[in-house]
Amino acid sequence: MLSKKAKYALKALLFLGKNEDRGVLLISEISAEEGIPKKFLEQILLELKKQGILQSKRGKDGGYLLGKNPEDINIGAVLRIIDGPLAPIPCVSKLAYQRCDECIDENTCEIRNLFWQVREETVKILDNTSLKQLMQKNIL
Amino acid sequence: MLSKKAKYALKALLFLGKNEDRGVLLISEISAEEGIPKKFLEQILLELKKQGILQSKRGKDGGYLLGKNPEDINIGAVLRIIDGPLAPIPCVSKLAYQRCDECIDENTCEIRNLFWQVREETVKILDNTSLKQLMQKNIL
DNA sequence: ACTTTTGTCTATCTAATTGGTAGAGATAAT
DNA sequence: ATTATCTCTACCAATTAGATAGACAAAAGT
Repeated sequence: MLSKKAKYALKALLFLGKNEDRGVLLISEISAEEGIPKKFLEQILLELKKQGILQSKRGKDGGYLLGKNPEDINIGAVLRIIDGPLAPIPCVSKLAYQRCDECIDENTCEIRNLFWQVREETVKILDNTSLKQLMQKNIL
Repeated sequence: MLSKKAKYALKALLFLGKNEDRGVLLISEISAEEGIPKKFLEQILLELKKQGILQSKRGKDGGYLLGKNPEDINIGAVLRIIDGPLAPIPCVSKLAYQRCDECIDENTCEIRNLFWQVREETVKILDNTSLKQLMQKNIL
């Protein structure tokens, strides 16, 4: 399940992407325009900044802007920053793999083999979508 | 994310499926064999029974067994019973659709259009897998 | 009838997570 | 200095996850 936090993150990124020409944008503007609680959004943007997705300018006339080109911002990566692993179960995660402690043999675990497929398809979509592509998904 | 409850449900179903010839099985046997807390498993099995996935026999010599043939038990349906909707966000759910209250136009919502795809792929896998097929996923 | 063995039901509990708020601090422009 | 802004840390309430407890109901064997 996509958390509200992640949804807010994507909304903020989309807003920043669409207004890239305007330079830095205020947290309060993004918050107001996208209907995201301001203090909550602050935390989200800060996290994305720390991970290099965004850049910021402090003090008067400060604000946020994208940290790289929209085509270089990967949606899968963003979701991992905010919500953690994309895999539906840790034993099929590539970047955050964790063995199930009860598992005797992973290779014959039916549940693992099923969710492996799910993970593959999910990751295929999300890791192959850039912010730029996401922005274009509003065109029908 | 797959909950432990759902994982337990699938393990129990797999166990029941593999031992179908033995008639009813005790909750305590399933619990012990699969390492699932017994009282927690009781709740899970009861829920699956109420939804017609399992059958039970009360009293002495009682126990649980599959409610239909393994090929007729759908994994997507089981997961919906235990964990709720498969969709990563309510506005792309077919069976548990819920509009986002802030959404102006769903058709042009980039986030929705992205997760629509994710939902499609997930559902395609899970709704097209029967318990029988799942049981066979241990063969490499 | 009684006893034993089972599933059934409802209530409760704890810890973690989610979604959000508060407020002091740092920094930059004027 | 003052003001506008991001930064950081702490906190909090509600919900959910993951269980546990115990009384109750039914069926079998005696």
